[in-house]
Amino acid sequence: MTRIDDVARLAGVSTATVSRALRGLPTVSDGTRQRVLEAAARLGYTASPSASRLAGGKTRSVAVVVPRITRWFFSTVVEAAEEALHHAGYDLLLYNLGGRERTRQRLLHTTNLHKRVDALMLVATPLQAADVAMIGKLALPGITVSSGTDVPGWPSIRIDDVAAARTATGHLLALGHRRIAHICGDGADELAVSTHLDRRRGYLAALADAGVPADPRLNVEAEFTIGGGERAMTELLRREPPPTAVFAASDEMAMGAMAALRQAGLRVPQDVSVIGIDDHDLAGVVGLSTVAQPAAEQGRLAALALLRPLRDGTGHHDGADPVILPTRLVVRESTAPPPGS
Amino acid sequence: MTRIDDVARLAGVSTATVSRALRGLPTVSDGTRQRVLEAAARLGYTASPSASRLAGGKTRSVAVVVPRITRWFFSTVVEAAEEALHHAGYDLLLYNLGGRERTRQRLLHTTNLHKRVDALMLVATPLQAADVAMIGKLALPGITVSSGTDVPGWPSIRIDDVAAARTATGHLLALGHRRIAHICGDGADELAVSTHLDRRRGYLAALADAGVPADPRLNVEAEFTIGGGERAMTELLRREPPPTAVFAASDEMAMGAMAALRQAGLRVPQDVSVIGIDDHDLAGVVGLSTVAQPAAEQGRLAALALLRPLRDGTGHHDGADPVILPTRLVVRESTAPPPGS
DNA sequence: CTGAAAGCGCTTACAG
DNA sequence: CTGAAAGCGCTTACAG
Repeated sequence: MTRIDDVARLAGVSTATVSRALRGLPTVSDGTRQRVLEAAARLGYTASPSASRLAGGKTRSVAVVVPRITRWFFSTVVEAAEEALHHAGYDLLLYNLGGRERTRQRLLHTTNLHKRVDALMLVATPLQAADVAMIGKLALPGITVSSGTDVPGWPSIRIDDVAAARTATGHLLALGHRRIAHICGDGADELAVSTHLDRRRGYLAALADAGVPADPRLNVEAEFTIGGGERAMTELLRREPPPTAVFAASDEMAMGAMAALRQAGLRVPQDVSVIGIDDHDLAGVVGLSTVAQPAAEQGRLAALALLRPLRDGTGHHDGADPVILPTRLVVRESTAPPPGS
Repeated sequence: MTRIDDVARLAGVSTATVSRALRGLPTVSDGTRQRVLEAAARLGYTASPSASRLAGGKTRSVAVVVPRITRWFFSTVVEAAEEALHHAGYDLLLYNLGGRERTRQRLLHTTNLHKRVDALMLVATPLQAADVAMIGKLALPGITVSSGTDVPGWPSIRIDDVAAARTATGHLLALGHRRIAHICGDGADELAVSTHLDRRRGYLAALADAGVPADPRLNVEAEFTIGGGERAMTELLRREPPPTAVFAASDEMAMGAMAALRQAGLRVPQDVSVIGIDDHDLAGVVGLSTVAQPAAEQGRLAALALLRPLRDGTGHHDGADPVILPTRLVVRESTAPPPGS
């Protein structure tokens, strides 16, 4: 295990100079830097992260917290963030809450986190007041991605969930639907954050704009999963009269709804139209109409925003307004005018 | 930032004793341990990871390397591994190769990795001879998940890809199909490892067993993605006569094939049967028959196998045989007898 | 531009 | 069972 002393000896300089040269600090002459770089290369030397971290006080690591890495939105955000983080020389510690309430508490309440990472990226992570207070005490820079809990002083990246839901519902209205159901994210689902509230708000606003009265019996809560969408749709088919169209709060829920419809012997879109939000990789495969959101872009921008204060040394953000990325209606084959129109 | 000295002072013992008590070493009297734990709790103290790592020589971190976290299999493996790793108190550093050849080289060739983590989990990571040699020099314990490159001395967890492919193909043969195409993983695709070769081998073996001659024109290579399956199916529809059934090497490819068939105006399974491997979350939604493999179980077992030598201090494995997990045929609605039978 | 020395906050032999 | 002291391998003022 070659250490900094070995490089110093070979280059004929002090360890301090090796340290400076290797990190690209400006206060090293060109000739010296050359010799140090050559010596380091010859010995295959890289500084020990543990030692650098202890001495330097920076971990060059970022914690990324997601509800479930297996869902389309979260894995896409993480993939984009990972690339930006590693490109900048930062390690990415992954925390997958996995629906386990205990994990979240352990994560945020551990006094450990602030000795372990330089910054925190919370993706759709539900926070209670106590959590937010705890995060404040960590005194770490951070960013939140996706609607939901805000942390005072942290920037956030997201879409406009109300507008996206409005677009989806508006599309169904424009096709002539009047009995439009909504499969809403479950507030009891700790992974849902407040996204589901915003999307329901958009749904209700679109109905109101069109002068269509909202039927509360067409509003069903479900988990943000395929199974959740499936169960919700089964439930909705018991309503009298049943809806002619369904707006699901995510593509995964929408696909679950499509599965339930097929099992019930109903055709999409001839009998029932379905639309979601996301533009999941598989939306094209099942012909699902949706409102696309840029997941990778949210992950990339979040990582870059997080890195900025770390690199310029201020260590904190300038408290900018939330960045709102655009969404876009994608019409495929799951939406059509209502039967008999 | 409370340090170990603060705890020592409050508890009235030396820092060495605090260190021992907090880590649960046996050589501490019950009374002393009590006082130390209380002092630490009162001060909200946790040891600084950087300092522990430097002094102790262990990082309590594991690197998990996947080709693409956005794919079903990999995100499922990572989710299960994350839970096991964090449960044991280990950090998980995520490396997503993302199809970038440079990343893989940087990852493995960096002399950094062995100062950064205690162990390595390679999930379907393609390795060339030079990579394997480099890993040998890292002298880290590790494990490989999913078929593909083996590392000498490392255990591996996987399914029997040949058998799984045989099962899938056998199902189509039993239904009466004789013109069975295979959408094969692309060898040029660096993410494919050798999984695709094993699956093709199983396909060919099943045909041979049934006395059905293999038509090389029904064997198309594609990326392990939805788009890859889509393009391959489009290609296959140009064959004369076209296949009556398709075995795709993954569910994502199979779903891509289903999309291409729908776009070509063909019905599944009435015109063409489709089967995959995986049992992707969405396989049920699209009614895809498949050979299920236990992805989460592979991730969980891999993490546990990795932790074992780290905890008992030997730091290396006993070179056990590969663990082969069972697969299972799941028949849904995408497979049926050939047209006109 | 460069070096000597202190210090980062722990863990680990070594004694007792 | 416990402590004093050295040491892990860097970085950072401080001098020059």
